[in-house]
Amino acid sequence: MRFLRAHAAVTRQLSARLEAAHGLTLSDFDVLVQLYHAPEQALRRVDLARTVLLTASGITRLLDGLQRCGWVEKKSCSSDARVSYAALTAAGAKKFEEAQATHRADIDELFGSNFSAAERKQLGELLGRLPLAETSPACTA
Amino acid sequence: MRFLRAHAAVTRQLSARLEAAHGLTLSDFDVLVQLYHAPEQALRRVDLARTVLLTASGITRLLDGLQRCGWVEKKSCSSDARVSYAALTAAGAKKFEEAQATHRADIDELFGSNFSAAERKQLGELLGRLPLAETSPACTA
DNA sequence: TCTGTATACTTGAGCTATCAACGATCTTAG
DNA sequence: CTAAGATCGTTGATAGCTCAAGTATACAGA
Repeated sequence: MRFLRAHAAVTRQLSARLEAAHGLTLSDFDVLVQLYHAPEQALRRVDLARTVLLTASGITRLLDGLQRCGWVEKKSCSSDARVSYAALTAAGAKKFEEAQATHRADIDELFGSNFSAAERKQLGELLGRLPLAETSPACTA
Repeated sequence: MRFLRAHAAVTRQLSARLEAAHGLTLSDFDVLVQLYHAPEQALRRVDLARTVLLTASGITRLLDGLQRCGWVEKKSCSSDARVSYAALTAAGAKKFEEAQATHRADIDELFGSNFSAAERKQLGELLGRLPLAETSPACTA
């Protein structure tokens, strides 16, 4: 119960602020994070889906939006015509850096004020132990 | 990050099973929990919205479904014509008891196998400290 | 009493994500 | 080489929720 409540409250907060400040969804931001830290700042759409825990179709539509904004572009793969990469543009990288700053602050405000460093660590460790994508549809392998 | 990932994975799991076994959403279940334990097994729609962290309109639509299934019925308030109560029917209470059994098992499987009792307690305590509905739209008071 | 404001709930439009079904491409076995 | 099967991605239909706006009721003050 607490887990669900906590999530509902936290995501509502964070996504509202992210939305207000930068016009981004939490999912949008999540995708930008992944791309930003990926080699070449590009990822296959399937892999992206797996890591942000969305469906393939979810990714398609989410990227549609980011592409329209010019933050991400689609690149094809020379060795496999099925795959296409989502690559961060310069504008996208810049956008992410801006958003990251305020988002971090939002997170600090929410978590930092309620937990000590040790507690944050503990919380992270515990949550990390959950069976993540084990049987999620994103991981049918 | 871990928090968001953990939530996505956990809710996906739990709601899939709840859906498969009983045709219930996690939110549906959440509402049934609240009603089941409420005095008279009835609650005002507004209060229900507040406790399950949904909007008023969300509750209206969710209850529509539960009412169609005959698990909840609408009751008016004699002292204030604006309010209506959502009241659990006998069928609804039965449905909840059935669902609760398997849902508990699902939760135990997910959490019990990854955490000791002490860790579960610790996790609950930490999550409970988050600023819940503080500024959520459900709590404009 | 009448007027303004707050509260309870519903409805219409829109968003995000899902599932199911599809076309396209790669891979492997015969 | 071809047929079978897997994988990548998109699209149509749909679910669940939100916000904004609207209706109805309650209540407090001039």
